[in-house]
Amino acid sequence: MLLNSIVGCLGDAGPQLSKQDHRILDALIPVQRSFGRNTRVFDEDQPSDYLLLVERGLSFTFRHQEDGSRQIIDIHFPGELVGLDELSLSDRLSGLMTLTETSFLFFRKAEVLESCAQSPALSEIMITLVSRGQARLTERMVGLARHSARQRIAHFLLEVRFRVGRGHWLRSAQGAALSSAFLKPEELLRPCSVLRMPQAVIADTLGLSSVHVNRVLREFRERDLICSCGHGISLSDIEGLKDIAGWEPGEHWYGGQPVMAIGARCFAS
Amino acid sequence: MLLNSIVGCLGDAGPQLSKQDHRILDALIPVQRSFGRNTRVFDEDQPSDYLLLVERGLSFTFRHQEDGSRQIIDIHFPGELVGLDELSLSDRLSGLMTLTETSFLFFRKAEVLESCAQSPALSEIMITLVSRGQARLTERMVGLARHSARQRIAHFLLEVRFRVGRGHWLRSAQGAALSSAFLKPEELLRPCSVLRMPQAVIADTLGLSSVHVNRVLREFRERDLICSCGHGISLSDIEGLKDIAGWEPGEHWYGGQPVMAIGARCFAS
DNA sequence: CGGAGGCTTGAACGCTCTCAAACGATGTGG
DNA sequence: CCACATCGTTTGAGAGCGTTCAAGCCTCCG
Repeated sequence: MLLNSIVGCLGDAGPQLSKQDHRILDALIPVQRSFGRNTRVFDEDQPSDYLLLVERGLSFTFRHQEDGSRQIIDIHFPGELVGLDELSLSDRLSGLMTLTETSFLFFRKAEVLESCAQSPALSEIMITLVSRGQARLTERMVGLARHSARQRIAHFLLEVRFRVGRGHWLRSAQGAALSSAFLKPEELLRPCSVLRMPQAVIADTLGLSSVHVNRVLREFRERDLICSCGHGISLSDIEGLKDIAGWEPGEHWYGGQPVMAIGARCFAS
Repeated sequence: MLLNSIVGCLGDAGPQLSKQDHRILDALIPVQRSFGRNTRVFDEDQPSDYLLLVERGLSFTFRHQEDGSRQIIDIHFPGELVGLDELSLSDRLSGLMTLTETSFLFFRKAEVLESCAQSPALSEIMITLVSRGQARLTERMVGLARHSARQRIAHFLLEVRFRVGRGHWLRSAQGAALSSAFLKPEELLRPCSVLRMPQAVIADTLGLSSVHVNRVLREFRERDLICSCGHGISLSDIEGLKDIAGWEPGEHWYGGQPVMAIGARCFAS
């Protein structure tokens, strides 16, 4: 299971895994747990013992500020790993909350590290994953520091569409993982998918107020960049959004694989 | 040399290294190179083949935006590693530039990864370092998204003081690494050290304009939180600055070691 | 059908930016 | 040793973007 996720994240870019590596990974037995929507999975400052793999559903990690506001650090899509940044810390840095009904596979951090210690290839993969997470965070940081609300929102819409798309390799195994709440099944693979997500979540992710997010979305709608279907958002002018976001597709690669997009650039998750 | 840095970064928190591990590390022969002040070491999008250890001097990684502005991603102090976030990428994500005269030890990424593959303990250390870097970036991101200019600047001043302090373990071996330009030698260990750094650098690090940085610094000066000695800044009311920054000292630990501070929290680098 | 939560919109405030100009320190060449 | 050039700092004025507060509306769900 962990293996599937790694394969999904790295594509053909990672090192070759031997049969022995596969055996080591198979020995990692996760616990599966599901949570209803808008449910707290972890609070901040709890002990951090597990690495989570998202099986289906959407969730996000967040941090509360002293003034009561909330900063969402990242949104997690099926097939992605949660908790890599806390791999070496004994306490959680961030809370984890679900948006939709979500099921995770819980891997013991200690066991994962133990497995890595047994195999250079697995170590390399783990280093790659963590290091790539850092690259993604860097993009996000630059975006927050230097982009206007319009740019951030345009980019966010494109990014979500991209990451949802990356999750599709999971679909055959997992069913329509996202469709339940965020994507209509028939739209899942169409270029202009429909996205449903509270505007407050977008605001907390981008460091904006939900009022302003709303205003910018209205402007996008008036300029026919997006259109709304009920409370959902559908992207109608992808190129126009890319112009606004300053999107530079596929400028960075690793081992020939096109990659994850955050900030102005793209990276694998 | 790499070993020294790791020891400095992790304190007693890391795994025990065997003699074999030490031999592996000793086999890593770095190339030493020095650069004058305000010199480009790397540009963005160049091939990324090396991991750098700062021997002495100050430098920073940055990214240029389409509009010509510059975002500084991190400032590097003696004893810190540069390039961990690019460990798994073939091209550099950010440029590297010196502030003062700086000397680095260049380690080949491929060789470092190779060494890790030979030793579980080294792998664990590398994962720890990268993972901790991510934690620090997260803090920085939250700060940029949710803190006012005043908070960011107060925090920046405290953070620099803290990180300079952490560099002191290098001093006996390396001499007064920082004193040449940023700290007067006699102030190096005093609680209120003097910092010299162009305001434009502070601005580009915090996502502000240098004009506004100047204004806030003036306000701090008028409130006797800091005082200036020529172009240098000296912190005169640490507690006052902590109040403004929302500094929560030592809330997070790893293996019993007090750690690095960015954002409202503290982490080892 | 009623309530609750999220979305929408308006108005006013304030933080930070941009532009612009003067000042000061530092270093260089005559 | 002085004159000058250069770069960073300082300060003011004005504009813009995003926020807060507040109210009304729409949708979905029980």
